[in-house]
Amino acid sequence: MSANNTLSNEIAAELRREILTGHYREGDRLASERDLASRFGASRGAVREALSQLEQIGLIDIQLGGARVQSIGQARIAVLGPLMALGETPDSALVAQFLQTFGALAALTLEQAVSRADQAQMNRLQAYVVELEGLADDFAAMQEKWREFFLFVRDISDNLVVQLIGNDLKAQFVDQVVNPAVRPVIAKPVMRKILASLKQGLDQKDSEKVGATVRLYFEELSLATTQAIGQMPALMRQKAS
Amino acid sequence: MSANNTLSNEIAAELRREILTGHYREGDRLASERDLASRFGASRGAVREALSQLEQIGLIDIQLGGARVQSIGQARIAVLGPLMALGETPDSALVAQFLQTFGALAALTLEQAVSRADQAQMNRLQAYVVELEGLADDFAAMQEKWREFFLFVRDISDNLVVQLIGNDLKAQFVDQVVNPAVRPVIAKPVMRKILASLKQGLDQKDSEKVGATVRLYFEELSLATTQAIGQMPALMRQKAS
DNA sequence: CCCTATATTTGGTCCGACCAATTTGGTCCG
DNA sequence: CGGACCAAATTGGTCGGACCAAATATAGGG
Repeated sequence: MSANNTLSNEIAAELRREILTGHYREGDRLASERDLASRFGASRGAVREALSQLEQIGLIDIQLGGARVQSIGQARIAVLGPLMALGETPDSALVAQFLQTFGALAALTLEQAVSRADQAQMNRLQAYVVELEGLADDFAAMQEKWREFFLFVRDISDNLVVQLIGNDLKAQFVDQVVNPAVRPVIAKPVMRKILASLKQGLDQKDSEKVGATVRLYFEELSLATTQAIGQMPALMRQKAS
Repeated sequence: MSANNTLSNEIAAELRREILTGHYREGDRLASERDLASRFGASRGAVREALSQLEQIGLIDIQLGGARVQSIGQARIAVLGPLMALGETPDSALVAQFLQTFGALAALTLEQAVSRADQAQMNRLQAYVVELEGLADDFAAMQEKWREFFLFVRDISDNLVVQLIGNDLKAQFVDQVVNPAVRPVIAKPVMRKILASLKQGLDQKDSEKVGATVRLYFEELSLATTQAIGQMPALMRQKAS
C-alpha cells in the first residue's frame, strides 16, 4: 500500500499501520528484531532500519530489553501523514485541526513579515492581494496564488522555526494526503471581505490586523474543507456506480 | 559531545554537526557508506543507521548514486535542537522565533479550549490564572504553573496536530537546549496586565481575546528571553574567573 | 564533440556471528 | 508463602563479508 520501493520502508509502513490502528496497547513490547525479521521474511538489518524509523517518529521506544509501543499522543509530527492516510476518507476533524494550525503559523509569519518588510516587499505583498482578488472564480489558480503569497511571506519573515514546521506539515499533509477531489468552497462575499481586510491591513502596515485576517481565512478554509470532506463519500459512491 | 551511547547515534551526531556547520554545500555528495564506515572505524550497518537518521530529518537525500546534502531550509523540525546546541550560547534569534511560534500555537489551543470548555473546565482555567497572579515573585514556580496551565488547555482543546508539534518542539527546545542560567524577566506591571486581560477574556469566554493575550505574553517572554541571553556571556565570564 | 558500450561504484539486502546488558525462570532461604 | 538471589535464554548493537540491481564513471568509436 503505502510503501517506498525499499523493503525496510515497507516494513516500517506495515508496523506503523499496525500501531496506529491499535493493534498494540501503550507499553506493549514489540516482537524482537529476529522474530520480526522471520515474520517479514527479511533480514535483521532491514527490520532494524524500519524500527529506527518508528523510533524517530516517536511511535516506539527501543531499549535493550526490547522495543515498546508508545502513545500516539507522545509521537512526532511525522505520524500525522500515516495517521490521516489510514482510511480512504481523510479524518475531517484532523484536517480541520491541520488547517487551523497552519493558519496560526501563517498568521505569525505574515505578522513578522509585515513588521520587517521594506517598501518594495510591501508593494509586492499588496500586489499579491490584488491578484488574489482577480482570481475569486478559479479555485485552483487562487490556491496556487495563495501558496506563492505565503512562500514570499516566509522569505520575508525569515523565521526558520516556522519554516521547518511548515516543511514537516507539508510532508505530512500535502505529500501524503492527496485528495484532489476535495474542493473547499468559501462564499464569495466572505472571501471578498477577507481580501479587503488583508489589503487594508497591509496598507496600514498593521501586523495585528493582517494576522487576524489570515487566521480568519484559515478558519473559513477549515470549515469549508470539513464540509467538502463530508460530501466526498456521496461523490465517491456516485462515481463508483 | 552530543551523543547517545550507541555508535550509530554518535556517527549521526558528528555528520549532522558537519552539515549544520557548513562543511558541505547544498547538493554535495556525502562520502559513500563504505568510506564513512572506514573513516569512523565502524561497520556499514552502523553508518547506514546514522545516515537513515539524517535522511529522516531532511538533512540528506539518500539515493542510489549516493547521499546528497540538502539545504537546512528544507529540513524538518528535528534539526532545530542540534542547530541550537551548536554554540555554547543559544542563538537568541532562533530562541525568539521558537518562543513566538510556541506562543502562536499555545494561543490557538487556548482559543479552541475556551470554545469547547464546559463550566467546570472554565472554572479550573480561571483558577489557574488566579494562582498565576499569586506567583508573580517566583520565576520558577510561575514557569511551572504556566506549564500546567497549558497542559490542561491542551487536554481541553483536544488538538492532536498542535500536540504533536508541541512534542517535537519540546524535544528540540526543552530537552536539548538546557539553559538553566537563562531567566527571562517580565516587568511586573506587564505581567499583571497580561494576567488581568487573560482573566477577563476567560470570564467573557472570549476566545479571540484570550488568544491575543497569550500571543502578547509570549511576545513579551520572547523579548525578555532574548535580553536574558544577551546578558548570559557576561555571567559566564564572571563565573569562569 | 557526441554517443555508446563497458567497468566501477553505490545503496539495499542477506547471512552468520559476537558482545554486553537485560529479561526470564528457577532455586534457595527466611 | 514471599522475597532475594543466581544462571540461562533473550535482546539490541555491532561487525564482516557477500550478492544484486541500478546508477555513475570511464574508455572507446563515430
